[in-house]
Formats: sequence, structure tokens, C-alpha cells
Amino acid sequence: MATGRNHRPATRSRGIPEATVARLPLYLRALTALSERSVPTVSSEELAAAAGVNSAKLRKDFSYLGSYGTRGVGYDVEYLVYQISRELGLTQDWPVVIVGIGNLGAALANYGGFASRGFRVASLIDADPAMSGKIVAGIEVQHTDLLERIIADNGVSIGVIATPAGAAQQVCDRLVAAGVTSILNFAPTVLSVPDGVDVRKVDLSIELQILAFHEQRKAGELDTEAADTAAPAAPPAVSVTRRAAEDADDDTEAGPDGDVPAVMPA
Amino acid sequence: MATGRNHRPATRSRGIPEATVARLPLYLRALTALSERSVPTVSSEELAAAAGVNSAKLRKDFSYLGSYGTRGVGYDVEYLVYQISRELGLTQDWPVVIVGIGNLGAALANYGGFASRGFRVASLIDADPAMSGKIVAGIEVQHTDLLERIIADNGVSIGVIATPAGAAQQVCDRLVAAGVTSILNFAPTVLSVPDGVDVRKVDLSIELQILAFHEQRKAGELDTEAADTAAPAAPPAVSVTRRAAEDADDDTEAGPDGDVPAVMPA
DNA sequence: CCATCTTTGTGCACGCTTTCACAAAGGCAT
DNA sequence: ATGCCTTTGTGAAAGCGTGCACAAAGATGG
Repeated sequence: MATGRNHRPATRSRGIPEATVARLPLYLRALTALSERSVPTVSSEELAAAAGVNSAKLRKDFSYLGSYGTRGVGYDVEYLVYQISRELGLTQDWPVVIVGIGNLGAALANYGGFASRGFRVASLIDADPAMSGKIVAGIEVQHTDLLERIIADNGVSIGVIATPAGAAQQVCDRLVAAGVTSILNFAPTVLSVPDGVDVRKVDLSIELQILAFHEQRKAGELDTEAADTAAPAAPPAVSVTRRAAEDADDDTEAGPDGDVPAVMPA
Repeated sequence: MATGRNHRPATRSRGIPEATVARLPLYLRALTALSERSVPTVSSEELAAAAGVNSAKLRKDFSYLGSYGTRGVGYDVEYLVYQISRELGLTQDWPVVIVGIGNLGAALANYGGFASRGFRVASLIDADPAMSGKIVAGIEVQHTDLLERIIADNGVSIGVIATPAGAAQQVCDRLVAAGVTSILNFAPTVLSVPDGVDVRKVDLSIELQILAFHEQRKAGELDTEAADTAAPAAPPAVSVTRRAAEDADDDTEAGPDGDVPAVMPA
């Protein structure tokens, strides 16, 4: 899951648990693939394997949506695609704006998975005047000054933030003030938003750090923690190393946080 | 969280719960920011606010690492930075390869948050011969043929997959065979890996779909589900719409899944 | 029409996570 | 020293999520 605010206080959004909602897109993807191969029905076992989950979990997930399966047969692929799409709100068009057209923003703009699921990139917005007018993914980049107008004119309710960390909160505030109520945040910052606004956070480096933790464990299963008991009270020495390592990348851009989701194109 | 395999069967990796591990990078980021402002100590309340979590949760998380706080005062920022870094394995150097240098791969290569946390991009790898030799983020792109040698020569244990979905499993298999034991997957596919290999998945479109779900709920709180009872049995009509929408983006590249994490550079 | 076989839908138990609430611990002023 | 005030560290409880295991439901063949 994207590490982010618990936008819903563990409340079920309508009887559908949050954990289930997070898996629906997974099922939808597997089902779409089956649909393309013209597979008419699928059992919970098969679909679970394709989605990489437990079959009991999958059945329970579907039970929250209603009983769409046929015992002894399985689920109707097309019908399930429809039901899940409807449940997720993908049967309607969602105009989206992407703010911060660096490498990551450009990658997002080009991302095929958006358009195929009802997400339409309504506008690309960047604060750099040099970016204005450039064509990215077939769309003209517009300046931040126009943000409010773009949101209003297109009825945008979902915004994607791919700016440096230092600009994220400010952009977020403007998006929210302009009417955006859902934000996907790629900037490595905790955004504060008023109630009623959902934020999901995707942090590329956090995922790697979690992998590193497990990797370290795997490697350390042989030597029984040598450095663990050593160096018990030497914080300053290490913090110097750390700071040095950070200076190395701060030459790119030095926001208040010193961290940037993706550097701007050269 | 990146929706991915539960690589550890809910087992605590050494007394440290998985949920806690996932939050450590969050704390680390907040602490690093404090460290840069030369703040000597911080209370659980303050740090929790900065990291966007509950203070009791934070204290419990830290209690798994040991008792590094001082009652009545708080936590020593530098010392905590050191302890968390060590726990996450960030005090050592992690060579990483990125496979698939499209927009997303390039964005990852340029991502400052990696280098600053001990992750060193050892190599960029792409299957497209036209990419070979190009310089991205100051690193020369190498051809997939060299994958095994690169992994071995650099002692890489962490691989990042940013290829189209169709190539992901194949790339994954080669990475694993070459010795990689941790994979960060951006391709929209379920990867199957042998035991002992960790996979974390980041899926950009899934996050948007989850937002859309909540967005729909917010919008639908007024009109009490009109379309819910309507159209109870019309699956074919919708599946046509769906298929049409997907053809729209398949002109880019048509893998077995029809979905691509980020299109290749033009 | 009945028996059999497959597969769904779900009650239940277990374990992880979160949160509360408070005693213990340490600093600080007097 | 003593007492007060702040903040940690942690039992205990409640809330979720997961997975087992099985009864109910439907298809299928004779």
C-alpha cells in the first residue's frame, strides 16, 4: 500500500473493507486479461492464482460486493469486470491533473494504465516557465498560474503531485482550494489536508528501504549480529557520514526537505 | 503499501512487526529533516505529527528497536537517525540495477532519494538496442544481454523492474537466477518468484483506482445510489465499452497484458 | 428425478495492529 | 533533597484482516 494518511479511520466505506478495495484493482486487471482471451467464466481458485492472493480471501472480497458467482461453476468474467468497474467508479470519466512535469511527471503522463481505466489527463502543470508550452505525452504543459482555472474548467477532482518536496504542500493547498478532493502524492512529504480530502502517498525510496531491511536480515542470518552490540554509543560519527551522503544529491535541488521525487529534466 | 505478495507470512522479522518496518522510513525522513535543522531532541508527539502518525504508535514502534528515549525529554534526533538507519540496513551500500529505461526507469534513475539512502544505481539495463550506450542520469544504458554479468560483477541483490508487463516475468526470472533476492516491481503483473526472494509492487494505476473509489463515494453521498439498482444484468454492453477504451492505449505497445508501466521514449 | 461432483459463500478462530490509559522514569526548580 | 511536571514505555483491550473448513447451492450425468 502506498504509505499515506489513513484517510478513512479504518471505517468501512459502505460495508466494503479498505483492504478489499485495495485488492479490487488487482482482480480487475486479472479479469480484464481473461476477458481479452475470451474466457467466459473463472473459478475463485484460478482467479486468485492470477491475482496472487488466497482464494478464500478473494471469495470473501467478492461477497462484500454481492453474490455474483455460481456455485459449481465460478464467476462470469464479463459480469464481474462490470461490477468491479462500477464499484470502483471506473465506468465514469475522471479528469486528472498532474502537477510537476519532471521525469516522473512525464512518466505518469505517458502511463498507459491511466487512460485505459477512465482516467483522462486533463492537464499537465509545471511551475517552470521554460516548461510551459512544451508537449509531453501529446499534451501541452501549462503554467502553475493557470492551476485554479484548469481545475474549475475541467471539473477535476483528482490531482497528482509529482513536484519536489518543497513545493508539494503549497501545490496541495492550491489544488484543494480549487476543488480537488483526492490527491496522489509522489513527493516525499506528509501533506496536511482538511477533512474530506483523501491523500494517497507513493514513495519510491520507502519501498526500497523496506526491501533493504529484509535483504539485510537475509544476509545477516549467518553472522549472528556482529555490529549490533558494537558501537553502542557513537551517534555523532555516523550522523556525519549520513550528512555527507546527502550533500551528494543535494546539488540537484535543495528544497526545505532536501529530497526530490524526480529531478527536473536537464 | 505497495500491493504485492506477502513475502513474509505475517512473521515478525526479528520481533519487529512488518507494519513497523514500513513506517521506519517515514520516521527516518522526518528525523533527517530535524537533523538538518540541528534540532537536538524531539518528543514522540512532535515527531508523530511530522510523520503523520499517532504518537502512541510511534512510541510502540520505537520500543521494538529498544528504548532510545529519555522520559520527560524525548528522543535524541541524531542517535535515532543512526539507530533506524542501522536497523533498515542503510548504513551499508546497496548496489541496485534498474531494468527497463523508459520514462519511468529514467525517472527512477534520476531519483535523488535513492543515492541519499545508500542505494547506488549500479547499472541501467534495457532490451532495446537503440537505448544501449545512451547516457541516462549520468550512467550508460547497457543491453539486457549483459544482465547476468552485471549482477555478478557488482554483487547486486536488489533489482528494480520498470519494463512493460509482458517482459516483467522474464526479466524477473533472469534477475533471480543471477542472484537478485529483492525485487521492486513497477510492471503491472503478478511476479512469481521462488521462496527467499522478496517482491514489492508499486502500481501507479491501482492507487488512482482506490482514490476513484473514495471519490465516487463522496460524490454519491447525495443521490442515494441511483445506478445501483438499475442495469442489474447487462454485462455485454459494458464489456464492449471497456474493450474499446483499452484499444485506445494499446496502439502504444501490446504486451500479453496490454498494459505498460510507462511507454518507451519516443 | 436422483446422486454426485464442483465451487461458492461464510461462520469461526487466530494473530496482527492500533489505540487507550497509566505507571514508571527522569529532568528541573526550589 | 524533595516535589512537580513532562514524556516515555507498555500492559490490556478492541478492531481488523486472514485463512480454514464446511455446509449450502447449483450443474451435470444417468
